[in-house]
Amino acid sequence: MAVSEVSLVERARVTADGVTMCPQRGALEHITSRWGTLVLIALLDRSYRFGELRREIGRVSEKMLTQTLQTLERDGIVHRDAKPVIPPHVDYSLTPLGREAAEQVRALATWTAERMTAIEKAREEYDAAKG
Amino acid sequence: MAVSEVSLVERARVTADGVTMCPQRGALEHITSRWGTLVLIALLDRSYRFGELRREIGRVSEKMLTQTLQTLERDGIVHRDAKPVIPPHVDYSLTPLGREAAEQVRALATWTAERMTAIEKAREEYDAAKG
DNA sequence: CTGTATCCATTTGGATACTG
DNA sequence: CAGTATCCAAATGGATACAG
Repeated sequence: MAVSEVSLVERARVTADGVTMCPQRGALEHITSRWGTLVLIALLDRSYRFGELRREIGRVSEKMLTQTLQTLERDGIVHRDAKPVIPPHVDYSLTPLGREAAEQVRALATWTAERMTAIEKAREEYDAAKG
Repeated sequence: MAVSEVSLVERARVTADGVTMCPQRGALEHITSRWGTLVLIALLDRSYRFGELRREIGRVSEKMLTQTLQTLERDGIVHRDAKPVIPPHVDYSLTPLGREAAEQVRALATWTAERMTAIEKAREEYDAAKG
């Protein structure tokens, strides 16, 4: 039995085009996605407005930030609070569920930062050995 | 200052085409990549040979598995042991560094599996509210 | 058996313009 | 301000064939 069916406890679904997919692979990928990780880490501090978050993360297009936030909102990770004023004012924050995820993501990011010296050393050795 | 410059302690580098990149974003993305997560979780159990790992993970092309393994090897996460026999026999395993990473990834995957009910409920509500 | 090389489909991502 | 829509470029991923 494959890893995706054991450790991730696959509950297979057959989609329209007959391809098998498991829903938690999706959720995990949303959380660990390129912008997902940065959004979660940012929101761990406080809530952010859309443009604010965009500046905070840096170099993310409106499109990608919108998409990331919508996906995480759909998964119940991020809470969206749109105030009915003009001009629009929308606050994004973590749900309790999201906070749990974000803390783990931050732990992984912190781990990576701490091990960066070792990782770069490994890369140099690999490249030197003409990898 | 942006998230990518705080929590991930950005140490900016300017690449050939003038784009700024930080090396740990790279490392983190290798670890949390689509196939990276599955490889790490599998290797947490025991070492695997190439084809064995491919069957274990399921539905991964040779190209992607090769690429994933090489990247993780370069980062010092995965150890590659090629025995000089014919036919070739190559074992992949986790380095001590890799084991640390893999355990965190597994924790995140386990968390996702445990919260899957809540996540799917959130998705249904979101979709029902015509998201 | 363990890869590499190539080609092609799909996906992702960004720039821009526009709406409520 | 907070998005949506569109178009296009680039990266990703898979299938296949082939090499050591």
